Amino acid sequence: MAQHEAKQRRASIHDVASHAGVSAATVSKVLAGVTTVKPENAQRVFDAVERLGYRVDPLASDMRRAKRRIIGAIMPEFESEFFGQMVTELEGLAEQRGYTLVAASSRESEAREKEILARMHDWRVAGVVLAPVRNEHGPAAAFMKANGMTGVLIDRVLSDDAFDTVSADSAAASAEVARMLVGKGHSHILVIGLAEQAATVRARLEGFRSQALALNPAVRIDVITSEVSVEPLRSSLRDYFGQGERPTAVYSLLLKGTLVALSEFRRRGWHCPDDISLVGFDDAEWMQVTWPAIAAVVQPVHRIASEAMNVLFRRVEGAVGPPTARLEPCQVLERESVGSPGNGPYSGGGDRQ
Amino acid sequence: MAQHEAKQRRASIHDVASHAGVSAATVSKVLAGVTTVKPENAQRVFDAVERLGYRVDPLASDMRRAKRRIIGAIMPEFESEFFGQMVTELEGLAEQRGYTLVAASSRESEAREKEILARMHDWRVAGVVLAPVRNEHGPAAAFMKANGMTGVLIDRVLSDDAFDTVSADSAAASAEVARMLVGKGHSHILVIGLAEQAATVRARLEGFRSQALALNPAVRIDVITSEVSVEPLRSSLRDYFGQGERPTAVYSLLLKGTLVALSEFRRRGWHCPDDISLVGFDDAEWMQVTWPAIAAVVQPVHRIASEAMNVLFRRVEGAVGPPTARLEPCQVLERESVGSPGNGPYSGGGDRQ
DNA sequence: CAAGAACGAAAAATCGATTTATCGATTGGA
DNA sequence: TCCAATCGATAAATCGATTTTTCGTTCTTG
Repeated sequence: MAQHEAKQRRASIHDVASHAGVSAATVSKVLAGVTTVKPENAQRVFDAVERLGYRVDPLASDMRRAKRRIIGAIMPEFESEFFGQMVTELEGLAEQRGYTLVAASSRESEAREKEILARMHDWRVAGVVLAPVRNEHGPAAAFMKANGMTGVLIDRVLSDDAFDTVSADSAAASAEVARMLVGKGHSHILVIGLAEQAATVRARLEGFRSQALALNPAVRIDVITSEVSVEPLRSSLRDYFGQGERPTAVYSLLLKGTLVALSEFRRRGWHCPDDISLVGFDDAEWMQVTWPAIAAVVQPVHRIASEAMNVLFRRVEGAVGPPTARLEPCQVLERESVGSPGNGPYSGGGDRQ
Repeated sequence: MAQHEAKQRRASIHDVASHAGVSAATVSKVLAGVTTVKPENAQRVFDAVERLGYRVDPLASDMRRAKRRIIGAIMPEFESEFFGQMVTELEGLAEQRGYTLVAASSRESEAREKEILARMHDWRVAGVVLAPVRNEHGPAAAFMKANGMTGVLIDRVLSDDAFDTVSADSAAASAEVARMLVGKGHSHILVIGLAEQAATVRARLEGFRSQALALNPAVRIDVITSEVSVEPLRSSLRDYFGQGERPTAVYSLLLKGTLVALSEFRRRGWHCPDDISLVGFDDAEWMQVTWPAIAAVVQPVHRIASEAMNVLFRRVEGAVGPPTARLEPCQVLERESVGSPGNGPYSGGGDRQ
C-alpha cells in the first residue's frame, strides 16, 4: 500500500503504463490475460499495478465494451424474507461472473415497475431479472419485448412467449398440501388468496382443488380472494366466519394471507390445530418458533435464483431458441398447525371484538 | 414511439444532433437547461429527442462528470424486515436526487464487507451508506478513511471520528422498556443479546440497566450474550433455565434473540405473559398477529434512512466540518407478551425435549 | 542476402456523453 | 468606417478503459 495516495485521484491505466514504461494498450492486454506480451513487460505491468494499487474502473471498462457487465433486478418488495433472500442470491451469482447487480423495488406498482425498467434500459444492462408485480403480461415485460432487452421472469409467472421463466412449482406443492389435509380427514377447507397475482395463485388454487377432489369427491372447498390489497381479504374473511362458516382447515395461498388468517383466529380465540388447521404458502423464520409452528410451503429460493441466472447468462451470451419455462419443486413442511378435524371443539364463541 | 427502432442500437447524442441539425454540444446544453441556446434550435432538439426516443446514457454521462451519480449501500443482510425496508427507503431517496443505488449484502462478514466496499470504490461512487457488520471500528470504515471516500455509517454505530453516523436511540428505548417492566413489578429480568455488535447492543444493555436500577435498586438483572452466532445463545439460554433460574421477564436486545427466547419458551411449555414476559428490540410484522402479540421496540427506519441520505448528500456536495452523530427516537409497543409477574405459575415442569 | 511472415508493442479510433476552446457573424462604440 | 465586444454554436479535448490499425524488429526461407 502506498501511503501517499490517499485522497488523491486514483491511478488510471495510463499511470500504470507510464510507470511500467509501456503503452496503455499493453497494460490492458496484460490484465486481460493476453499471452502475446513479453513476460518481462508483463511483470513490469504487474509491479506497477501493485505499486499504484491500480484497479480497473468498471464504468470506463463497460463504456467501450459491447455488453455492459450490469444485471438489473426488479422485485415487488424487499421487505419479505423471500425477496430478501432472492436479492442476496442474485447478487452473489452476478458477482461470481464479474457482474454488478443493480436492484430496485417496484413496490407492488406496475407503473413504477416500468419506470425502473426504463432506467435500467438507459444503463444498457446486459440482462434483467424481473419478478413482475402481477404476472408475465404486465407493462414491464411488454417494454422489454418492445425494446429488445434480454431478461428472465421469475416468481409470479408460469410461462411467456418471449422470455424464459423460472418459478416455484405452485401446483405440485398445492397438490401435496391437499394430500396432507384431505389425508388427515379434512372435508371442508377454506382457501384464501389474492387474485391479483393471477398466474401463480391460480395454479396454486387449481393444483390444490384438483388433487383434493381426486382424493375425496365430496370435499367442500370454499375460496375467498381479494382483487387488490390485503385489507379486503381481512374483512371478507371476517364476514365469512361471521356467517357461521366453520371449515376445519385453511390453506393460505400467500404469506400475507397466513398472517391475516392467524390474526382472525386470534380475534375469535381459536387455536391451531385443535379448533382449525392452517397451512400457508411461503415459509418464514418466525413460523417455526411461534406456538403452534405453522405448516408451510417452502419455495426453493436458491434454485430459482441460480436457474434464473443460468438461463439469463445463456441468453446474454447469445443463445437463441424458444423461451423455456421452468418450475422448481417446493418443500412442504408439516408442522403443529395441522391436525385432524374433530380433535377439539371450537373453543371460542362469537366475535370478541 | 418509433416502431422501427426496436432491437436496434439506441440513439446517441450524435444521432439527436444530426436529426436536429445541430452539434452534440448544443444537444447536451439544451438537455442541461442552458439558456444561451436559440429557442428555435432548442425546439428542434426537443423534437428530435422525442422522435428518436432518446435518453441520456447515465454511464457515459458519469464518465466525464467529476462526481458519479451512484450511491453504494452495504447492509449486513437483506432478509430481515428492517434492512429490507432500509434498502427500499434508501433507493427511493437516491432516485429522487437522480442517483442510482447499488446495494450489496455483506452477509454478516467483515471480510466480505471490505471487498464490497473496494468494489464500490472502483465504481467511484459519490458516497456510501454503510451498516457495518460489527460497529464503526470495522475494516470497511478503515478502508473508507484510508481512501478518502465519503460516507455515512448507520445502525450498529454510535459515533465515529471520521464519518457521520445515524442510528436508533437504543439507550433511550431500552430505558423505556425498563420503565415498562420494572413499572409492572418485575424484579428479576433476563437480558439476552449478541456481544458482537458491540456499540449499539452495549448501549441497549446500559440504557436498560441504569434505568431499571434507578427505579428499583434491588432489581436483579441477568445477562446472557454470545460472541459470534445465535446458536451459542440458544444453548446458553437452555443451560440458564436448566439450572432453575426463573426470571419473570426477558428483554431481547435483537430480533434473533426474540425468536430464540420464544422457541425456548415453547420447548418448556411456558406461555407469555402468564409464565414469563417478553420484550424484543426490533419489530416484525408477525409479532402482532401471533398469540400472544410480542411487545417490541420499533426502529425509525424511515427517519434513519432520510437523515442518513441528507447528511450524506451534504458531504457529497462538499460540506466540511466535524462528523455528526444522530440518534433517532424509537417507539416502544407494549403488547400482550408483557404482564405483571405472579399472575400465573410456571405451567411447565422440566424440559420437554 | 533479400522478400515475406511472425511477433510485440505503440498509436489511434472508439464508446457517449460533458466541458473547454475556438470561430464566425452580428452589434456596438469611437 | 474600423476594431472590439457579444452571442450562438461548433470543433476539439476529456473521462478511462478496450480494440483495431499501424509500425518496427526479428526470424524464416528461397
